[in-house]
Amino acid sequence: MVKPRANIKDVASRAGVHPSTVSRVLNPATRSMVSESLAQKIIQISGEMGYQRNPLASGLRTQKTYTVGIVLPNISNPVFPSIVRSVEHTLNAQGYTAILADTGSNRRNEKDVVDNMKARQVDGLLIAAARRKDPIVDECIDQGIPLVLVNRTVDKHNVAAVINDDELGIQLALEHLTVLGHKRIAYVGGPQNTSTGYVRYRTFLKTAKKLGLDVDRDHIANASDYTEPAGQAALENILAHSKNFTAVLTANDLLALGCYDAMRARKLDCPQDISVTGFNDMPYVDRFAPPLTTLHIPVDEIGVQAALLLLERMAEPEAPAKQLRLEPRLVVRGSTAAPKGPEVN
Amino acid sequence: MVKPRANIKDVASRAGVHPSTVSRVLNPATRSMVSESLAQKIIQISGEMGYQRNPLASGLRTQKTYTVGIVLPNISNPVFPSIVRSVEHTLNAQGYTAILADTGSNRRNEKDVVDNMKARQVDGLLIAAARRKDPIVDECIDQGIPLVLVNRTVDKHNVAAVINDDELGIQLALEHLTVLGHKRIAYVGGPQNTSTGYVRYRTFLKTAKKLGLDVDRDHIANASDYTEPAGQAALENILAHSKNFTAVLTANDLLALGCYDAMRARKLDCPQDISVTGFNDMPYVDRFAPPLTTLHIPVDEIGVQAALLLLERMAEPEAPAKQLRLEPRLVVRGSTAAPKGPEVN
DNA sequence: TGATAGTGTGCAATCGTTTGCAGAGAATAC
DNA sequence: GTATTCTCTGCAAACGATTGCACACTATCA
Repeated sequence: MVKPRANIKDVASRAGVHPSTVSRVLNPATRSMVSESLAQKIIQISGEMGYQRNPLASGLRTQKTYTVGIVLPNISNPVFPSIVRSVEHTLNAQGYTAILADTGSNRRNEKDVVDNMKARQVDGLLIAAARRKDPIVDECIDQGIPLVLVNRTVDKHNVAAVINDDELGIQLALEHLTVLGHKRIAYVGGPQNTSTGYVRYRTFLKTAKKLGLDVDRDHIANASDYTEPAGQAALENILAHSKNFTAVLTANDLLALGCYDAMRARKLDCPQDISVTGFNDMPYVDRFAPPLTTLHIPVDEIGVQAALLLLERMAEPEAPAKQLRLEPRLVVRGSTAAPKGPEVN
Repeated sequence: MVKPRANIKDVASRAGVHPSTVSRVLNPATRSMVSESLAQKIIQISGEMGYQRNPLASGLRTQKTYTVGIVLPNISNPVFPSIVRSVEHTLNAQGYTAILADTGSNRRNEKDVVDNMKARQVDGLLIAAARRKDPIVDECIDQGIPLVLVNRTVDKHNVAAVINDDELGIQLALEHLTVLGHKRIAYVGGPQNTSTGYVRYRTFLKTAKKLGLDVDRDHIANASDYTEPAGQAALENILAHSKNFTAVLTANDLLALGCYDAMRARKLDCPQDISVTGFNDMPYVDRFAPPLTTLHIPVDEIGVQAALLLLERMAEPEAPAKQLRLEPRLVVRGSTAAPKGPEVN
């Protein structure tokens, strides 16, 4: 019933050497300190005994745990699993193990979760749940914990992050709609305390202006959260005031789905009555009724790059923080079409 | 740049006591050994200093890390995130932290991942990637590591698990189709080395027989994997031999989606030409074209129960292994309809 | 008053590794 | 042949917590 794993002392005594010698052999950095023949012998024996270093003991001594924390706002948002997977694989390949926490977008929880990870002496942190002003992020930076933000960033500019080019994305979507002939376009945005929510909203306003569209404040609603119910509520809000628009641009696929729901409730057809665009191209939106026109983001790439960036920062914590901004790509599907009515032909 | 977290010695010296006393106060089990007044003082001071126990040191000494490993075959399968979330929340509430690994259904990888978790001395393991004969599971049991299987189980019966009542699910689906009037029903199953794939397949055969359907071997294909491409390939395989069926029952939503694809490629309409049923009711299948008729499984409940069961096993590793079998519920949506053609009216 | 039991705290070893330092021995230089 | 340098390995002290044991002190009883 017991399971006494072989430890370094066992290997040492079997090899007739001191544990420190075994330690040196098994550690690439100190490997050269011991004679080749002895090293071979020790490696042989340690292999036979199935020795594996005890990460707890090792971490206690070296302050390096080969563990990183991944903090997600909500793992049920379908963009995250793919990101998590590529992060995890990339880190694994370098010997790191991931601790996962889903905060449920709850601030208190988030603090606890990060504190726990710190207590466990993670070597680095990957946060996908950042707010524009985020005391937790600040604290990590103060304490010098290697940190990479994913998907969302903070207002401060000196934080490493892998994000999307949100401006480009919104521009592409808006141009697409105007090219189709839409003139009166509504906007359903995300929470303004997130960088994505904020930037996408600002960019919508700016680009609409540049394209000469007149933006009606009644046609704009920022949802409190990136969820379907919040998206539905936002569009219902808009529809309650006015139906004088032919398309709605949303800041996120889940919000777009919420718009589908709001429209269905009012028996409005998409795209016949109103075109809808999303953001993220999360899995399966191509199968929806109608298939969602949206901005594709390279989730695997995001994960890999974020992991690599974190590895970089863990290696050189003092290096200046890089930000990677990946380009989204417009994917046109069935949820957008030319507006019907007088202005069409 | 350094971040010297207060340790137990710091607290002790500030309180003018020995570290062991602090340890006893902070440990519920030994709390009563020290006088109430002193205990209060120590708690006060430790709070002021923001002391947090170092889990590495503590774990090294006690062999308890308050860490559990979660092993997934593929986190991109949309049923898993919800399960992971509820597992994580439930364990968190009891002070446990989850380390996550996605094996990509790769056996070699799986072994490494589990070995790594063992080396990190997880207190328990939650495996959603089990095969019917699984040496890794066997090994864990031999070594006495508390273990709970999720979703899939192994052929051996003495392993703790939280699974679905697969038999009931398949029966419900098949009855639904026959009630609609289908007589010739195809089956697209999952990998036979998984308990779900095997049981669902056997149950399909058994139930079809009981219902008096004649089962044509040409109308049955078990996919190599629970993925859309595998499902598509399976149905294409069947269609290549015969089109003489009006419905296809699948062992999994992703396989069902693959069937949608195969049908689209052949310009067959669902449900007009062929009805399709899935299994899992993963997120968003209600939004597909057509919305998928499938078996709903209580993912949150599965996660919570699995976590609780694991907590139980960690508390009493020697107790007999319980198996929980949760009931799926048929959700009828747009992918099933009465068969058209002569037998209808 | 003295033996006895009970209560609360400190001591020191331990968990498994790592690493600065010391020293044995071999190799090189003079 | 001795001094000097190198190369290799061992020693022992950490890392931060836990815990069996010992012991000082107080309370109880005869």
